[in-house]
Order: sequence, then C-alpha cells, then structure tokens
Amino acid sequence: MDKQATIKDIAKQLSISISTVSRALRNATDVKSETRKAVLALAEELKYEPNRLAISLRERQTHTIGVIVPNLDYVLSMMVRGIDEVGLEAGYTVMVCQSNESFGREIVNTRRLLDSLVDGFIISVSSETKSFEHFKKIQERNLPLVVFDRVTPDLLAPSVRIDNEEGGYLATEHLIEQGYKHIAILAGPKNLGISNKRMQGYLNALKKYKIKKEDALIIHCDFNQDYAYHATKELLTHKKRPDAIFAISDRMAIGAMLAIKEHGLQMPEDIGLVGFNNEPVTILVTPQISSIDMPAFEIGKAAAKLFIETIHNSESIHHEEIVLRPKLLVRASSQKIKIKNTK
Amino acid sequence: MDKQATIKDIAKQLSISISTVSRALRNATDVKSETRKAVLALAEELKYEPNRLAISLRERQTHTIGVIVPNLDYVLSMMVRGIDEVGLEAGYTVMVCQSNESFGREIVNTRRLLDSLVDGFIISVSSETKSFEHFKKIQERNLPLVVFDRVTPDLLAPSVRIDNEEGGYLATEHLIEQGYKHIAILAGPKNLGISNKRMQGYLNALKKYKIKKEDALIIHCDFNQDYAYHATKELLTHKKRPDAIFAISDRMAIGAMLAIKEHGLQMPEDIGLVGFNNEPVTILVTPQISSIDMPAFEIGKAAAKLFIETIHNSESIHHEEIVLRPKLLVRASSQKIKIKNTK
DNA sequence: ATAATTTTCGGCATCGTTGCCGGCAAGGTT
DNA sequence: AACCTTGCCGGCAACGATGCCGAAAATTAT
Repeated sequence: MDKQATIKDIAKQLSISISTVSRALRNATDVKSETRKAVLALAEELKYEPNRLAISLRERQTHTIGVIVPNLDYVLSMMVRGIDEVGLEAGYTVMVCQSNESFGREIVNTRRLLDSLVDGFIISVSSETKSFEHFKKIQERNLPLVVFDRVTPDLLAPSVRIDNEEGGYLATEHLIEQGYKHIAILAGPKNLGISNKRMQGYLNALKKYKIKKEDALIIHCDFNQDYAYHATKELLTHKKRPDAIFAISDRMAIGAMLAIKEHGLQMPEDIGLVGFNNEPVTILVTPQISSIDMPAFEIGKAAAKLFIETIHNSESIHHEEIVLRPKLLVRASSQKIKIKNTK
Repeated sequence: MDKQATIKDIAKQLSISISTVSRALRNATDVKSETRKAVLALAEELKYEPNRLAISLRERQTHTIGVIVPNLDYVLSMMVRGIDEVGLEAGYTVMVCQSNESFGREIVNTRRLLDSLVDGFIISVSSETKSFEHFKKIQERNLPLVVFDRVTPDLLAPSVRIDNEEGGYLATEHLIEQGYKHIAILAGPKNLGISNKRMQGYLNALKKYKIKKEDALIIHCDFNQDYAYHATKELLTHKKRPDAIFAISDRMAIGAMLAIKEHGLQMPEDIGLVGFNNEPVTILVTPQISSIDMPAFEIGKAAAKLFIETIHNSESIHHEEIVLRPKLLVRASSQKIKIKNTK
C-alpha cells in the first residue's frame, strides 16, 4: 500500500498491455468500451494517479513556475499572491524562493529551480545583485523569464512594474506644492533600479520647480527601516536640516518618522514626510504617512499573465513592458497647507 | 543550443558507452583517469547538467518540500524564511503555496504538490479547514508531514508551535495584575486551534484569579483587522463595556485599537490592550501595543529540522511535538500601574 | 467462402539516468 | 604456459508514461 499504483499494475491485474491501459485512461478512441470501463474502475480502486515526473520527463515541461523574490514583505507577498492566483488558474504550480536580498542566495535559488526543471521564471531581483549572468543562463536555455517590480535594464526581458519615476515625481511635486523647500530623499542602494528611478523622479520635480538639487540631501542607504532611521538622525543634525523627506519606501519612511519624533519635530508642520508603496502600516502610525500607492496584487497578476503569454508564443520574442501608473495618497504627514487654512 | 546536453551526447561524441560516462561523472572508481578527464572536460564544454527529473524518477524522490500556508503575513513569512533556511541547507528546494485561508484552495494546493511528487509537506492549516482528509492522503502515501503554528489535534503529525495556552494566560494575567477587571477577548474563528488555545489560557487566568467569565466579553470573529475593528466597536457600546481587551493577534489588536481611538478612550488609562505575535507594527503605533512574542523564524527552522529528521528515520514513527515558550512584552497599551506610580 | 476493411490491442522505442552483471584484456602468479 | 586477479568498459533493464506501428481479431463486402 506504500507506493502509488502505476499503469503497469493495472495492466498486470487486467492481463492487458500497458499501452492499452494508457490509451484507455486518456484517449477514448482505439479502445473497446468494456475494457476502458474495466481499466477506469480498477484505476479508481487502486487510487491510480499518473506520475507527473514521468510525464514531465517525456514532455520536457513540468508546469511549474519558478518565482524568486528578494523577501516576502507586504508588497512582495501581495505580488506573489497575484502570481499565484493567475498561475494556479492556468494550471501552473508556483515555486517561491526568497533570495533574502543576497546575491549568492539568488544564484543558488536560480540553480535549484533550473535543476527542478521549472518551465520558466518570474523574478524580482535582489538589491545586492549587480551581475546578471545567472539570469542569462535562464534565457540561454530558452526558458521564458519575466521580471517584475525590481526591473533592471541590464536584463532584457518582458517586465511589469509601476512607473517609479512618475511616482518619485508625484511625491516630490506634492511636497513642493505644500511649501517645503529643502526636500531630502532617502534613496535605496545605488545599484537598485527602482531606487534610481524614484530618485530621478525626485530630481525631475526639483528641476521643474527650479529648486536647486543639494547633494547633502540625497542619502543612499540600505532598503530598510533601521538604516533609514540612522540616516535620518544624521540628516536632522545638519546645519541646514531638510524640511521634508521623501522616502522611497514606507519601511524607510517609518524609520525616518521614528528619528523625526526623537528629534522632537512635528509632522507636517516642522517637516513633511512621504513614503512609497502604501503599505497598511502607513495609516496606523501617527501622523498617517502620505504615500505612493502600489498596485501590488495587480502587478503580480500581470506578471503571471505575461509569463503565460510568453510561454504560449515563445517564437515571437517581443519584450513587452507593462508599466502601471502610480497614484499619490495625501495624508497627514505632508499636508501642511490644509493646516494653515484652518488656523 | 536549445536543449540541454545529456549524458548520451557526451557518450556519442567520445564514442564510449553511456554507462561509462555516467560512472565517470560520479563514481571515481571503475573508470580510467584519462577517460574520466575527457568526460569531465566535454561535460564542462557542453554545459552538461544532470536532468533531475530523470534522477527523481529513478530515485523516487525529488528533494523538494511542499509548504502550504494560509497566507504570507509577517509571522508566516518569517516562519517560511526559517523553513527555507534549513531546507536549503539540507539540499531541499521549498515550494511555498498559499491557501488564502480557503479550504478549497488548500485541497488544490495539496493535490498539486502531491502531483509534483514533493518528498513531504510542512503545513500550517487554513482557518476555514474543518476536515482533514486531504492531509490524510499525504500520510496514506507515507510521506512525511510536519504541521507548524496552526496545529490541530485532528491531524496526528509531528508539530512545532508556540504554547498558545501559556501565551493567552500570560497576556490575561498581565492585564489582571494591572488592575483591569472586565477583560474581553477577541478570539478568532471557533474551529481554529490556536484561537481556542489562547482563549483557554485566558479562561485559565480568569479562573486562577477568581474572576467570573462573562460570555458577552468573549468575541469570536474572523482573523483579521477589519472584523476585530467592528467587533470592538460593538463591544464598546455595551452597557458594561470591558476595561481591557486581549486580542489573539496583533492584527486584531490593531483593529481594536482603531475602534478604541474612535471611541475617544485612552490606553492604558481607560482601557488596556494586549496583542499576540509581536509584529513590528506593535511598536510603531501609539501607544505601543503589549504583545506576546512569537519566535516565528525559530518555529520555521524547527519545523524544517523536524521534517528532515522525519524523512531520515521514517520507520520509527514518533510524533514529536515541539512547543516553544511564549514571552510577554509589556508596552504602553497595557501598563496602567506604572502610570499610577508616576502620578 | 474469401477478400477487404475496420476495430482493438500489444510490442517497441523513447525521455535521461543509474546499477547490475558480464566480458575482455592486461598484468601477475605458480 | 596455464590460471587467476584486477581494471575498465559496454549492454541491458529499470523508473512511469506515451505514441507509433504493425498484427491479430472482428466485422463487412464481394
């Protein structure tokens, strides 16, 4: 009772050939209806399940999608849910691996998934990653590869993401319109595409409104709360301290907020704050943090759909690029004007 | 260049037999060193990678662990990271599927993973799940199955969890010690084991301190913020409103907190609040929420270790039960006494 | 009754890999 | 010189399933 019944067991018990059983199980034709019935009945009884491994070996596909993400924080886990949703629907099993923002781990994950013979990859790159050879291996094998969220120009592949530049622009423009003059940006690591794009948006907004960019206000730090906290503490001790901060993620905005509070400054009066992603936590803290809305679930779904399209017409290699529009959500942490009005 | 090179290609190019190539690639013995070198060199050149599918088919194991979780919120994604960590180390690839707290989805996931011929399962059950037939199928196939976090007595399997009863007790005792008299509990769905255990701890504490249990103060609601919010709103309109709330998860505590603030009540003066899990958000809100610390990463690691043990001595079926001790973290939301002292 | 056709089925090869077994040649022993 | 040991290698079967092809059985046509 231990091992699964195979097609062979059925054949033996019914004293018919393996091929006949195989045909009876799938192909209605070419098989007498009574033998088919017998086969079906016995299969039921033995709880026969076809061995996917054997089928995959023949068909050279596993109906499995390899997903590699740098972590499973709120945004990415929502995206993964989106991928899951669409993937499952289309008959794919989704294998999720976390790189923990580690380059080495990402390589190992890629290897493992390649070894597992997934049919393709949907990937968001780690912040540590500067070389893309391991991903190019995927493409060398002619496997479909879709990149989402953390997109990089170094990797030519269909992609889904939010318009990060636009998001950075919206956030910065909003701060400018609220009357803030010295707007700092907490950017992520220098090699991280989304960070640079959001910063580019920030720069564009400054330029548009003829505000001089100040290098001292541009801080690169690791993509997490602690680093943002320390970076902000230092920022606030400068002689010419910023009167607003645009953090390129809500996690970093939270870190900034903790530092701001420690300094005894009030938001939005003394200093304005805008984050990015619209994580639920932004409306839980006091004051609530303005943020750029990130349609994470939609991005995940779009990535999976793009993947499935790519798999279906793999010959026509068009590198589609889906870019979703960001939306600014204004909350208390940056709404200075309204307060002036009520005074 | 499309398809992977196989052992057969190497054999053909070198005009030697397939078996020799196979031996050269693994077994150092039984092969002349020069032929081995030739094989290794050519394998390198052709970028030969053994086909795991074929190996799995032979060995009847895939070195893959199927993980099913109800969602990927903070706690569970930390646990998954723990599983990942240990699993990867031991040479396993981890396939994570989300059931989205849906019974049907959980069944589909189980099927898919069984079809994918994973070597076993590490599972946390969905809150909707009342029947466990789909999991028993796993055991019928003699595949190892480890349950974590959301453990249920209906499923006989090795398990890893926190001592939920103890956690519930600690939280409640703390509230009692702080002088709260009418302590409500926001429990989860009735069929969810962790919810009942935490509630049992609550009841134990009441009994120990000779406080009469009041049914009106025991609220079952769905395991999320919104439901907790609405449940709390209603609780607070009661004639005899509670002066403390123990929420069996931080998410629910957050919901409760929003409702409390809307009612214009102060924590901890008017009402005390304790959560469960010690999610990072608990220290971001004002006041900070007391909580029961959940060693999520450790639980994940322990689950994976248990899984690997189980796989290694599958004959000795001992259903180990690992129970980690919870720890109470007292924060502003429930610390009434300290405030009295400073007055 | 025989030929022609159709239905129904079994054999064999294949996917990529491994393990067992047997064989052949070189070298060593008596 | 005859025998035995060892080193090295190839053939075959197997894992589970499928598909092609040809053959036997059943049916129809002549």
